Amino acid sequence: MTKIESLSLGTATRTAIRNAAEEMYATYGIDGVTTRALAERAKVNMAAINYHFGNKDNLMLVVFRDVARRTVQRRLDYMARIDAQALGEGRPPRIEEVVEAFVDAYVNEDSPRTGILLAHFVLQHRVRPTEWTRQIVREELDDFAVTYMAMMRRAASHLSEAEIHWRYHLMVGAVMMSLSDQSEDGRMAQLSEGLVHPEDRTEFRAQLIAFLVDSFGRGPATHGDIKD
Amino acid sequence: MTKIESLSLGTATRTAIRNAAEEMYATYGIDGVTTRALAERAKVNMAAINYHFGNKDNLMLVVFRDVARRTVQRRLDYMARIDAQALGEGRPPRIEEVVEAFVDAYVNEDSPRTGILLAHFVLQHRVRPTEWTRQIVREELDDFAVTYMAMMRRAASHLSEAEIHWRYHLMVGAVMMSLSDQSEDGRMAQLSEGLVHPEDRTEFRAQLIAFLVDSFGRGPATHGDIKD
DNA sequence: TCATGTTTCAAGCGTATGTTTGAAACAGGT
DNA sequence: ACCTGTTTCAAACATACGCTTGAAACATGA
Repeated sequence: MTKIESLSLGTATRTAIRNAAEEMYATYGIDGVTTRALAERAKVNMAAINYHFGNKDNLMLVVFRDVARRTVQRRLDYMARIDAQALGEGRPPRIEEVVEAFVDAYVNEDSPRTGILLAHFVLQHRVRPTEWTRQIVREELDDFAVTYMAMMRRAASHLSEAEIHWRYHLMVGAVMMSLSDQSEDGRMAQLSEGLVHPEDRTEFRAQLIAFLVDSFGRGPATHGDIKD
Repeated sequence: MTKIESLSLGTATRTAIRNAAEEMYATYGIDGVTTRALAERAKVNMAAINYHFGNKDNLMLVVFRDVARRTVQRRLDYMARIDAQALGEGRPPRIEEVVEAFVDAYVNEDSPRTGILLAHFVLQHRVRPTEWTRQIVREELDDFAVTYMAMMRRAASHLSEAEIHWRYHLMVGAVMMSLSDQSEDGRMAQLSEGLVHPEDRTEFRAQLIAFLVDSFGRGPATHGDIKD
């Protein structure tokens, strides 16, 4: 392959490895993917993985850093749109809008794998933080969290800054855990005995947003808020 | 050791292993504990672990089944008290009470390790479900979930059964994730730059309950609240 | 004293897994 | 034709880990 390709998109083998890695991480979990199985799935020799990515941890780093970047970028775009509109109407952003900005990156149709992948990453970081997970959190996620909380603060002005912190982190927890139980044979689907369909993305989105909007409270009764 | 001891509490070695296992699971995560390290911490020979528990998975099963049982029992007791009181006053249970019944087992002072342990278990089951995690969920947790949702339904009568399912599962997610970030050097503590103190159990309890109560909504304006 | 169950001890077994190696083939650009 | 970077291939290496083994010591109750 030419130098240009190898610097921009990488060679065909390299992308084959990355794609297979994304698929397998989403399916089997991060720890559930061995070098050998990955090589087989990507129809690539094991040595190629180390040739391109050095080692396993670095492959995870590259894959999940990309997932994190895509997600954050998408959220920031959404937030910019909200901000522009709110500014135009001379009002603060609405809680519902801010919540949607957080959730949209997971539940939209174009990138169905992004949500489950980021959920796996966050859960992995919680269960077993390592250097590469810390690096992604530090370099890709922390800044966004601060920015996001600032906007939520404007939307939920009845909450103190400390409360915003608590609720943001609780929100992240709820969202990440729910993303890891989206399948038809997941826990919620089984317990509800068919009443609930986590795999229905429209319902998922609606229920998730309803929960989160409520969770930030409506503030004092003077608000005359819109809910539901 | 006598037969009685080995059947009831187990021998000293057996309990030493269990205690060390609980400590280490809470500290290093479930996957982060090797047989060798555990034997060293318990000041016990490796062979003793297999002698008493058969294999590693079975040790995890025994330890976490006990954690699950303790937690569920505590919640059921709490719920019984609520129910008696509400019945005496001729009213349905309050959302706040029902939420407290769920949370209390984690944030009280007597068993500071229970919360983090159950959180580790649930996260482990999500990241990497195995036979022993499934067994605990099936035999110790599923029944409780149904019972609990039934009570929550009575408290939050403005929500449909499907909505109760969604919000219960989202609640579990939020609680479990928050429990895994309780330390002073956790993510929330760092991001807030000292504003928030996750290790303060009183604050933790208050913020968690406030979030959860709000998350189940206030329903129609029957609670002396605004319209909607 | 004997029998039974418990525990230590150190060594080793089997296996899964991440990684490396070196030779060879391949492709594209100069 | 030559160079360089890419990829395959099969084998092996190193290591960590769960688990086993067999003998010996220990404890306790019958």
